[in-house]
Amino acid sequence: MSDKNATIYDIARACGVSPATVSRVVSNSGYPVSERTRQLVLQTARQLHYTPNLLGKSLKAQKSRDLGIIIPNISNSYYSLLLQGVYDEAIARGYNTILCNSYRKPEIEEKNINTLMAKQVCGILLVSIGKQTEPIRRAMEHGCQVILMEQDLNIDCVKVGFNFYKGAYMATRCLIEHHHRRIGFIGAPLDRSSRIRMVEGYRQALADHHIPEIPRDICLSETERDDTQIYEFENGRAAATYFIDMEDRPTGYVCVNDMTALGAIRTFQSAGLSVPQDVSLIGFDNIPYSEISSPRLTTIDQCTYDMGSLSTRMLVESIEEPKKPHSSITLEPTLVERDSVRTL
Amino acid sequence: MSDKNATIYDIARACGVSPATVSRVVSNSGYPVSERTRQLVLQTARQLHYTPNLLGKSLKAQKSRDLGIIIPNISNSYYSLLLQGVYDEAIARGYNTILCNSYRKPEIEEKNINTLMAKQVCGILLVSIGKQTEPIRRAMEHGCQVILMEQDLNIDCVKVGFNFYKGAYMATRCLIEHHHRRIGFIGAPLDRSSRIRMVEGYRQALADHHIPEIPRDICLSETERDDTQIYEFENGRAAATYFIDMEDRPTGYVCVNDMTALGAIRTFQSAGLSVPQDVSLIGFDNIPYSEISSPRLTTIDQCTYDMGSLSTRMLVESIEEPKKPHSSITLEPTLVERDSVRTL
DNA sequence: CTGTTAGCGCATTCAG
DNA sequence: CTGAATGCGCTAACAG
Repeated sequence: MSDKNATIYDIARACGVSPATVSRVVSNSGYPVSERTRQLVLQTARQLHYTPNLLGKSLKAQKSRDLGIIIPNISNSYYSLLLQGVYDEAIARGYNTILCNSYRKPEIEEKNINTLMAKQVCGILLVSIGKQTEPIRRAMEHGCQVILMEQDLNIDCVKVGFNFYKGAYMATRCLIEHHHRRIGFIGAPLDRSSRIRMVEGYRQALADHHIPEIPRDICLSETERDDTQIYEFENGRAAATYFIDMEDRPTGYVCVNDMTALGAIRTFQSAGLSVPQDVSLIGFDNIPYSEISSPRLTTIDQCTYDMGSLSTRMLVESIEEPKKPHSSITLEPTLVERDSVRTL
Repeated sequence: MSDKNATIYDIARACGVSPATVSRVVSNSGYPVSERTRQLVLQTARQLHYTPNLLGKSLKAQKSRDLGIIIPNISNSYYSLLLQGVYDEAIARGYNTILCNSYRKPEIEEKNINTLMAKQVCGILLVSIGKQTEPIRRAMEHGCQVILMEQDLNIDCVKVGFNFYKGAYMATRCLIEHHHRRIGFIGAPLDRSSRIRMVEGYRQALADHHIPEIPRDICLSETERDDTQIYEFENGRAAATYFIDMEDRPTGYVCVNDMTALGAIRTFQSAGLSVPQDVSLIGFDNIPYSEISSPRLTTIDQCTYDMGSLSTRMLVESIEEPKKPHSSITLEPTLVERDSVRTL
């Protein structure tokens, strides 16, 4: 067999027609070609196992059908669910996906953007962990559509956000409505807009219900080592240990995400405290695991998959209709009540 | 700013040199260029925010630095861990990754292969769910390196396998050594080599220890709906329900994967059976979650991440040294003893 | 050391 | 309806 891929020239030669004609047929251009030649070309193409070279095609067209997606880390199940949403929607609309992990490092995020630009992607979905807006701005100037997901940034582009403030507010209020009056917050470093907003929501809920805020009830892990689920779990463990040592500890806890909540729960349980009998916890994300843990986790749903598919739909639309103004959107949280919160 | 990306021609014009010179500098070709011009070109490139167009580059070179990876479904945490291994290793070696999900459909798997070929990837990592070898063969004929991961197929190419037979054997033997004499198997449809081998390993372990095989102790879920972790969990639930209804049920169970084991455990627990007091279970995969479940799951480690990175290393090596013969490898299982198996 | 040229595979003008 | 010619951005001969 041919060692190399067949090109339109090979087909043209085999059929005794011009490359132009072959191109018109195989690319489904709609350009008129006699039915006879069309069939001949199609058949020869099949015989030669012709696969169009997308590089040539994209180079000529000055654009590709590739979408880039930049996330912190794929092994985090939250992001893998987000990616699934992105991927499914992209495929459904005829686009391919090029994955980039930023590993939570702004330098790598910037490098990722450059790589994607070099590959001439027509759009980028970005969960940014930096504050840099320059690379994004440049990408947009070069005609690349960018959609910011999850994390907000001071730049004028389409954003698909999530109301973290309200989510944390709802979580806190949930505990309050179950008559908790001493509520802890188990969080992570406040290095991203989402987390800052969450603490604000927590505090506002407390204030609105005339519950005094106690600084030592907020426990933020100091460092973030890796991004696997296990580290978040460990953060939860550490926080629970902190609270277990506290004489008069809170009865309820709002956690920054589900894995952290699960780590805390397991640690409380190991210390002989029953959940939700002795302590109540509420998570954030609604990852698949939260439904199968024991107790099943009460949490805030972030419709992660939908966020991925919606972002992709919006990205594709803004690629295909660049002139039309495209507005941003903020997804709203839903409380998912399961078994980790008890009424006092 | 320029609406379009700057090219080497733009830089050449700005510097008053030829495009060839610019190319030689920016591509780090090692071709001699006077230090003066080199600096000038570099500086101008930076000013113009030059990003090389990889399409042109790859088209010219007749090859890219892209690797394709085809897996059933990214939202399965097993595959997302595998992908992380692949991705990390690829990046470390200067390759980009194009992700494809086959959604467990052979037709889509074939389409994925074609898409990757069209994008001129230089190698493909494939977790195949079909039996078709034709598309793979064609890819290889066109000079694309293919590495088969996890699932075996009747085709001559480099393979990175896992000893599923021995894994299941070890799992079964583990229960036997804990004095279990009635051992069930909780599985999935036998549509893939890995699963067939697992049942074989289970049966052989029984035979080797003179334990009679009881057909009704093998419970395979009939259909496979989706591939999210939750469905595997549900399969485990269904199997547990089946065994709970059985008068004289097995005391120990070998499960086809960890999520299935977790579903079964949860269901046994709901029925008032304690794990491992009343029933023992052993999983397969060693996904992160198996370490944090309660009880912590005894399981067979599949070194999933390493399988991803090793496969990628082998792929890159066979791309960079095509003449050298490259041999396949089979990874061996390790038993991870935790808390879900009790000695009778 | 530098420049000119050609061609990778494709789609698209413009002639016929 | 069909074909010849051009250029997308880049690199690799080949000349100078």
